[in-house]
Amino acid sequence: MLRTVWVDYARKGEPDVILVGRREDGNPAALVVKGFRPYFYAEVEDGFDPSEVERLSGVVEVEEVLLEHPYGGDRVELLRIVATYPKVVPKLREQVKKLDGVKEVYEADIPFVRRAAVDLNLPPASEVDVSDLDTGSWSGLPAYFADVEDARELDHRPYPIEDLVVASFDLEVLAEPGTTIKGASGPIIAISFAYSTPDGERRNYVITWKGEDESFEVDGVETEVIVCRSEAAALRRFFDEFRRVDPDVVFTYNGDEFDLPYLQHRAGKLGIDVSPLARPAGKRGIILKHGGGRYASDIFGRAHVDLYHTARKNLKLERFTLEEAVKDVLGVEKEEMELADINEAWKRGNLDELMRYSAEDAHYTLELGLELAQVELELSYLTRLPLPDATRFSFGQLAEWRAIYKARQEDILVPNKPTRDEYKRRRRKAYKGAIVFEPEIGLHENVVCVDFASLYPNVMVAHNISPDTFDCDCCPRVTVEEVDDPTDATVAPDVGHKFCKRRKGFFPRLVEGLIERRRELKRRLRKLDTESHPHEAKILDVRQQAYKVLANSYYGYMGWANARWFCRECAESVTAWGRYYISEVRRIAEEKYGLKVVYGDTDSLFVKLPDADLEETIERVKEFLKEVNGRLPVELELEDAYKRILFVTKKKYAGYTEDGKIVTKGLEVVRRDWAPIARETQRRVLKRILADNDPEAALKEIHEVLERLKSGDVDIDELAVTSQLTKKPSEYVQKGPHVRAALRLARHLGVEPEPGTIVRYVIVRGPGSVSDKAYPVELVREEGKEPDVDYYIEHQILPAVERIMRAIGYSRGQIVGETASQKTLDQFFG
DNA sequence: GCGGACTGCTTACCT
DNA sequence: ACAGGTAAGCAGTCCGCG
Repeated sequence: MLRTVWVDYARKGEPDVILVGRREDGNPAALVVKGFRPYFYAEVEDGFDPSEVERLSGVVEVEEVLLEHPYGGDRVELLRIVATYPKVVPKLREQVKKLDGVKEVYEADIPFVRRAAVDLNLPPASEVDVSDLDTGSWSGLPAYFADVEDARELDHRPYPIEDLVVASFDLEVLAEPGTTIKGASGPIIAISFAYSTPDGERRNYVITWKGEDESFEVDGVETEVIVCRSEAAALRRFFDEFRRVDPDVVFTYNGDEFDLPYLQHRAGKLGIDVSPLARPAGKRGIILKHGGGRYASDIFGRAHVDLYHTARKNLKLERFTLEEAVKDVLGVEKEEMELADINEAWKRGNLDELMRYSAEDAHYTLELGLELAQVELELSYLTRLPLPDATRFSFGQLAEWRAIYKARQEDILVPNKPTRDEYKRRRRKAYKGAIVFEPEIGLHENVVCVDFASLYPNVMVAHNISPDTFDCDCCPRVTVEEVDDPTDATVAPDVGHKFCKRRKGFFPRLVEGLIERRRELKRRLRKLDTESHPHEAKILDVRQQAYKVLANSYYGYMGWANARWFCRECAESVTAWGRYYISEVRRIAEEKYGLKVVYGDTDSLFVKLPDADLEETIERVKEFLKEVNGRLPVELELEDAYKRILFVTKKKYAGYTEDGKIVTKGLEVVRRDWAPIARETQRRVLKRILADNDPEAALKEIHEVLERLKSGDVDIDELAVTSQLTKKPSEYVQKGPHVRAALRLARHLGVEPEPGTIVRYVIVRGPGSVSDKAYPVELVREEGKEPDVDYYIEHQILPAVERIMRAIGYSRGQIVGETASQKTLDQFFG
């Protein structure tokens, strides 16, 4: 068995495909696939002479092939053009395109390594059975050799992350004025490094060049501080330790944009070779790539997994710092150290704190990786994308790569990406989405929520919605009016698009495959004794989630203007059937079961039975579910039962469930662009109303906060509003408070605010508009500003609580009234 | 000249 | 940077008003 983590190809000689990983016996090894060459397709006019292509330099072979058209219809005849080396493809593609009689070129933009993984059916991160292969060595690594046919026959499966040697590292840098990543003028003062092996070895190191050797524990793990004589010596020592540990997976937090490029540039400045990082040594240690404003950094022979991407995609956080991610995933409140404090600690020789902080960075990055990486491995396996790529890709791209892999398996031509103009054209036309029912505003008791399980994927499968089944030629034209039951039709209600009834489409096959595999994993999970096998259970659970995420991506994918398989009519039909089903079950609930629908959004309904308790309501709902689930191809499930629930507007509600938890959706409580003090007050008010059923206590909460605010007894953090820049400040038509605050901070730091920057700002006392008064938290004290208490009362606390109190029938006067009189009295006697 | 009504821009949420 | 639907704040303008 070889557990692979990395894939590349030989740049010298033949383009052998190389997979690097670790054998079961614990030793690193490579799998070398010989004889695979890059290729692409050309669509040509009748009578085109293939020898015109054959004589171009870099062409190995041209053959005629028949492939399924991605948008349906007859198979298409294409020329499959095989090239000598990956690097000749871009030029060759342009030459072929220009030939007379060539209509279009396909699949020429698929990078060779990804093409190989898809074509050879070799998941780049998987456990491969290499037992039947010839052995030898490659660049000093033990190696297994396969030709293209052998490779396609190899057995492979996903593996648990713990079966690899995993490590993490983090740099602390002295941020001297003018330090940039490229300039790398600030020295690296500490490198923390953590690792764990399949044998259970687990250690942390901090390598630095000031202070004394010491050791301590971080979170129960032995941590050694190694002091070297110089920065250069520290770097070399780090490389030594790294090579000794020889990790398969290297976790970082922001390593793509910071740690790896900085290490590369700084090592360059010091004249130190980073190639010892690579496996085998001597290859490129750090590979920096940048495209479209984004950076990616790889380490040859290992999988660099930057957990920042994983956090961004899988967690819902206010700020995506390591500390926030660690708190969310591991429940640990890790201390944060600011840049200035790091500088000061280093300069003053206050190293103890600094070393601990540094050690914790690597330690918790590793712990985070062990928690989060399994899902990335599964997605890499499902898409055949190299693991580091899979972590960086959006769900839309992952869905696309699963489709590319499946298309190759089924001899379907992969459509090209849209041109810029095509992209713009696609975006111009919007389409209708889901229905949101008008809520019955106010407090309700004994409400049950039911929802469709994976509505959109199931609609796609049930109605055969796919780019290749849309408007087929083989089925008769039917109009919406002729359809009496859309449940059993392939003509979408409302929009009237028609889908093939005879042949199952590519996307339904794709989605159904994912749904079925997921069902199988869930079945295995249910059978497993979770108590005695908690670890296996977790892996199965993570895997089933990966299938769900991918299956759920295809609806959005078809409506994505950048998608290769873009199909607006498909996306539009999915939502049309969705609207049909939710409206249909609403009608049945009301007409046949006397259930009153108090709210509903897309695939859910909140229902209540007048004058019934929760138990009776649940019983009635179950009868109702039984009927609809016998009649419809999509399954409606009981989601939750609420003792009390308050609807404020569409998309904003809070409920108190049967089992005592408070669920809050859309309200200020859950929005980061509201001040924590307003959110917290609203949370308390909701608890009083929902859990305690005591609106008067809610009023008291409000008055207490207002008093506290007026007395000035508030922390600046309680007032900080969090907001993200979505573009460069200059591109804003309207510069709102967050933009002005970001500009103020940027000017102070002497930098340019980048899109994606998250600012935290406070509204301070002074003249002008709200924006004029928005200051970043960092500068409030420095510039001697006072928070604008009136603003926080009128525009934060009161709107947040008023929405709740009004929904249960209180007027503004009743909410503030008492405080006002209280205040007058205070003034009289104060 | 002022303030409320209205519009457009913007963000972050829901499913 | 997978979709559309939605609320809501703020900036800026319009409009009525002796």
